[in-house]
Amino acid sequence: MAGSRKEHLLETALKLFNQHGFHATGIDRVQAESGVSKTTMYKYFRNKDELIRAVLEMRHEQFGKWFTSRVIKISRESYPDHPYGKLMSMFDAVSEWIHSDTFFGCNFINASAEFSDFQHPIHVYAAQHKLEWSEYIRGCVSGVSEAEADEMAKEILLLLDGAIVSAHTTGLKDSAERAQRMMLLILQNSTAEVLD
Amino acid sequence: MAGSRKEHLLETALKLFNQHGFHATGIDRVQAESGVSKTTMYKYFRNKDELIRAVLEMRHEQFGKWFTSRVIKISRESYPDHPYGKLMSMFDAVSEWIHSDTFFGCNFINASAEFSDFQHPIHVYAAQHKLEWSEYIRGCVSGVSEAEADEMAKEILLLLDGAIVSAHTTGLKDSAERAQRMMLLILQNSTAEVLD
DNA sequence: GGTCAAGAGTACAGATCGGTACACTTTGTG
DNA sequence: CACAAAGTGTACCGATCTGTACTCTTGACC
Repeated sequence: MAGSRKEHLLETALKLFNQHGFHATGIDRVQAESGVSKTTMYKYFRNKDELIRAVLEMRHEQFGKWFTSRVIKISRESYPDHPYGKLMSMFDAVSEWIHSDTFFGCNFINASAEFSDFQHPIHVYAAQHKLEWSEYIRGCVSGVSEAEADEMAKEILLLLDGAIVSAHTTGLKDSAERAQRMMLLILQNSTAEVLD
Repeated sequence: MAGSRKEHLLETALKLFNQHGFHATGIDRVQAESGVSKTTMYKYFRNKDELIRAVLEMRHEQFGKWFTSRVIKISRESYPDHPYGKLMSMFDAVSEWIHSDTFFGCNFINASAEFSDFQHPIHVYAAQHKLEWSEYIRGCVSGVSEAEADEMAKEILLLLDGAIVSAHTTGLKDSAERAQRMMLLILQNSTAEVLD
């Protein structure tokens, strides 16, 4: 298969970028550990930045599918009649992620940390990723005005990001549960009706 | 002065690390922009990791002094009779920081993103930094049990970190105000009495 | 079986990396 | 003035970095 080779390369790169960061991971090491020859690598991606970009795009897709499907399943199983079931489930899913052995924080937060310049295309892409998640969250909120839904989505994203960062830097693995409790308190004080 | 040379070196290194990250900033560039000769640099710090560590230690001191003094002043000026004056002021101070032109996110979050390995001394130091801030916040909470105060401090730190990361990755500069509103809602639902 | 694209393997270029060696200069002090 | 500490300037080391060139091999398809 043609795709699987490329995918395997991207998977390997993602793993290495996660473990050692983007700058600290050399092209040679990606080549060596993926088994894909350097010639082929540079046929797929013109340079390292394009590889990083492609890795983030794959991660965006991959994480998106995993997360949204987990949210649906957890929502059905754990919060069948809960008014904020989907929103609650997001924190459960993040908690699962945090407790997994492949947790190295959020790739996009890490990327914007390494490519700190706001103008850098990779930083811009990371911002766009967060924007898309904000819109996804927004889609799980209803019964309030547009402006209110936007605001609530930003609040919940802030809680999720806070939980992820907290878990990554300090190693506190219960931060998703903490953020979940906070969200619940906030929702109970809003007039929102929320889809489950 | 002996100290000022070292300080100037550390300040220059901090600026470069902020703008371009730790790995992407070469020793040569720190040398060139600081004006301090390489020989002297390596007399102060045995290697790059020690330089990074020293930069973070300086930043810890520097930010700590700035932040705590801002909190005291803002608390007095803006929340003279507010029950949660100090806690409120923390978010105002972070907002000021976010709006400044020297905002590149939290150095310690960024450091733990680049030195992703939990065992790495720099990651450990970043975690310790967060722990100390958690204790500072805890010192601004009273009227609740020890366990409850610990939990509240962790919650507030999560909100602050979430605001900082959100502002850095997406460029949303109003995230501190958002986090502040969330904290207020949470405090109003707790039984805490808080020192101002 | 012949053809041709895709990939492997590798050598290498040019730059930069962290770090060292060493000779020279400045500066403070008795 | 003498002397020692501290700092400068620079050349250089070996390693590693991104990226390119070129040959050899494999395998699919006609």
